[in-house]
Amino acid sequence: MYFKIKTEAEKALRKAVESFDCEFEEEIKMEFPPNPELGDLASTISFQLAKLLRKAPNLIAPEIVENIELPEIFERVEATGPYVNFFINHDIFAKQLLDSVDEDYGQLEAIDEKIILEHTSANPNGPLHIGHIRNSVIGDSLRRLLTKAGYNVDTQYYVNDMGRQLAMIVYGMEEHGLKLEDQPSEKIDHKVGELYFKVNQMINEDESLGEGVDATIRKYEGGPSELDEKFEYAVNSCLEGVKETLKRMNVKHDAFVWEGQFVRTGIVDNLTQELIDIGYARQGEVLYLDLSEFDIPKELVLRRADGTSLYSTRDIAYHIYKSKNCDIILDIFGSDHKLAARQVELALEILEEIEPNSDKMEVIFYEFITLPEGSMSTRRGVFISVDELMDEAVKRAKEEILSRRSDIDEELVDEIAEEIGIGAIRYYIARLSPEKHITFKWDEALSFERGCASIQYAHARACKLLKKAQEENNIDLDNLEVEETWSLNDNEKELVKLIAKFPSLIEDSAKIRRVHPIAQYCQDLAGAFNRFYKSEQVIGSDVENARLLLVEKARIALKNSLDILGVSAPSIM
RNA sequence: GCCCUGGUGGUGUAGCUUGGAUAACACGUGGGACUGCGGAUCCCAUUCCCCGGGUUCAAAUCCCGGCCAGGGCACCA
Repeated sequence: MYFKIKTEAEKALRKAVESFDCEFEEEIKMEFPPNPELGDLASTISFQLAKLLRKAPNLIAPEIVENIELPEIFERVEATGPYVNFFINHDIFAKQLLDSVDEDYGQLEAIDEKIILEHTSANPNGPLHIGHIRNSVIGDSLRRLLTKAGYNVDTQYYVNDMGRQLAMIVYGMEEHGLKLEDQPSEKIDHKVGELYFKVNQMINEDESLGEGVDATIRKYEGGPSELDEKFEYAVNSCLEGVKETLKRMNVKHDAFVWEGQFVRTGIVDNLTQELIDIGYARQGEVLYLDLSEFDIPKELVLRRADGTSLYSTRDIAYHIYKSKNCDIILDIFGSDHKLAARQVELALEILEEIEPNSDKMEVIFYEFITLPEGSMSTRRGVFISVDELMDEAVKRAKEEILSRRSDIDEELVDEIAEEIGIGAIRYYIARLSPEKHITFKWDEALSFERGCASIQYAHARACKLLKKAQEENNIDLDNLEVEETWSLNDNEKELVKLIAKFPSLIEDSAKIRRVHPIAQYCQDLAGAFNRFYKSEQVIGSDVENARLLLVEKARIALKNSLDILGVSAPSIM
């Protein structure tokens, strides 16, 4: 609805400006006024015109107002200083809004662009920890946001099945008799992590063992051998656990892409050869890529001295593959990957897979989540796993529910606790912009006070009210006529405006590839709903239909915005 | 050392791309409301743009120089 209002205001402004003697071609700037007394939509067009007309902005604004033909959706337009403020005719606006919101609200028109979104891609050498989960939450929320914005999104998890870390695990199993089933944890990915930790300890104590790992890598890359199924077994075991964790977090991937295929199919060799042919790859002690002309003084090693492949080279191959299959490559990486990502992008340019300086490859970098005592490490066995985090979150949520209600049965309590616990985690991460460093603290991450739970609560309240109207008063929500007498009060206006904002919020957030504005929106919307709910009687009021519809549409907006964050909206809690 | 991020009330953040009205949200703290549709509610108070220059009619926002914190600069991923 805001799209429409904005366009109408812009059109009217442009027409008004036509009567002035100047050529005004720029995009008209619009913004939201700081408070309702200054209207619902404002334009700073006077500032833009000031230079052209050689006139003070606060003199231009009244002239525009005088010349403007006001569209019906506005009640009036005023000049306040240099600003041109539009006031919505809320009675008309609200009715149009209530008509336009359906279950699909917020879904924008399809855009003919395919995005391959890579996220999580954690090494399969142990369970996901709370550092990885920031990647998943950002990635999965973005998947939901971009889909809602009309893009065709394909999400992929890049599986590092060929790295040194995996080789260490296989080496430990093959040469030192370590077995997954001997590890103490219950869950399979945790067992993998424990085994990996042990191999690390062994190598720390006796560095000569590293030679065995090298041999394992050489053999695995050398061609089909009995090692293949060992690697597959290790990777699949870990992935099995990781997938369980992701599922519980409401994170969905369309595909798991194994890096090994890029080596086996010869793509890595081909691209390496091509880089040599073009002249960017040089042979020193090892084969490396010279990127100094791009202001990267550090050479990128393409192959180990023993001929085996490296992560960076395989990643270039993967990105070539992605590039061939989509319009936009979108990666979610930790900020420690900044240099590597830039190198991959340059390699793609050199290989003419993407245009120089194109924006086909986009990377969202996020800063780390650290523990108060320092950074996490699978290798050192220092981390908080996502499984632990979820268990604790759900446990706390359950206690919270039990302390408030004794009237619902255990099974339902567990179900709701799950929704609240997982929601709290996702919300805690999604609400922050990615470049913000987080020091993890249990109480902050799992706070139910005014966090995600209060948003879910607003939704549950709406559901309860609607249910009551339907069951006790036999009201059919689908056939309600808004009363002619309905004239909106401030709480209603605020709620209507927020609901109306949703589609343009999706468009804007999708454009900047950020999900945290959605989190803020959820909170604002819940707040507006709670204020409305507190001050206005719905059932039994003389504008009952209008208000019931408003509750229903607020409920949808709340549910759909939470959905973008991967947070479920319980109807009872 | 070089490069990349961040620095906004007591705390955690949004706003910075594209400069514009009284800097937004939540927590905390202190007061208060409500016997109605669920109190995980609502209202009021409280307190902020790291420092120094510059550009501009106008700077949290742009530019330069500092300071502090995190990350990167592997034949790891």
